[in-house]
Amino acid sequence: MAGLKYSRQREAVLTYLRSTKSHPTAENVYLKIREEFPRISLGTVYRNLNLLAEQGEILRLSCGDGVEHFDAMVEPHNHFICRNCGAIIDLEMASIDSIDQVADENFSGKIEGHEIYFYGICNNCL
Amino acid sequence: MAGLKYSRQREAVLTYLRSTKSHPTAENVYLKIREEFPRISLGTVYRNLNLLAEQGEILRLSCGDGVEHFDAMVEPHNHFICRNCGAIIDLEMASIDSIDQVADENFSGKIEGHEIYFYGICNNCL
DNA sequence: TTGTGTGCAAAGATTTTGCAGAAAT
DNA sequence: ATTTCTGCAAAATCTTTGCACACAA
Repeated sequence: MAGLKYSRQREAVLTYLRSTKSHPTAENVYLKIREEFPRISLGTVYRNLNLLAEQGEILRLSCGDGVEHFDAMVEPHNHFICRNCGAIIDLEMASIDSIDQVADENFSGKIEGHEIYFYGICNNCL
Repeated sequence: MAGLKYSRQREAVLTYLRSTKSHPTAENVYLKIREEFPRISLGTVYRNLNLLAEQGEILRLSCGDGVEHFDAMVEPHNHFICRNCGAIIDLEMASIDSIDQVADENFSGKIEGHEIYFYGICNNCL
């Protein structure tokens, strides 16, 4: 029941996710890592993505296209999803953490954070 | 290529969704509707949920538990998701549509709307 | 009558898991 | 030596779809 052990595959997954802003799916990660580790399995990719998410090294995004996306940018930020092409784009915007307080006003539970998805048409599709 | 035809099954799905605040999954809907229509199939439930969502009669929620949830409350509102029990709860809070403008400031695409998920621990689990 | 909807079953897509061997500590 | 990790394949989930018949307009 000790901790994690190093693995090259896990490092490769994290390195790839940190190198891109494209919010890849498990399949995307698999195809990319396979360039360096041709024998890696999709199961290993899933296991490592889940481990990294548990460790807080990456975020899991559920944006409504039926597939999970992953993001190594763990600092608070928001996402835009293009209704036309499905692209997920990081938004650079003023922090609006105060909405947690606003939400708390008429709520009896404990609000710890939030996730915002903006929808519309991206620059490419316009 | 005409329009939709009436179906009792579809009406039952919509009626049920409008009667609850529990944000059911397709499986939940299926089990409920089966009380009245014992021979309804899960495929029919999915088809009707998809039709109703296309018509804008219901919303589809992807909250990160790997299953789609559905909500007949189509007026703009936000959701809270309990990290402990997974409950999805409607939040009654001041509208913050202005965040669309804030997001637009440094973004080149067109922002048409947003979806916010608050996370934390619900009253029941506290 | 003509098209749409349904039940059923099979298929598709995504993610998880059991196992034996490989790698890390 | 011991525990964790991996590849592989099978299984588990969730959702969609083809088809023949039923129902609505």
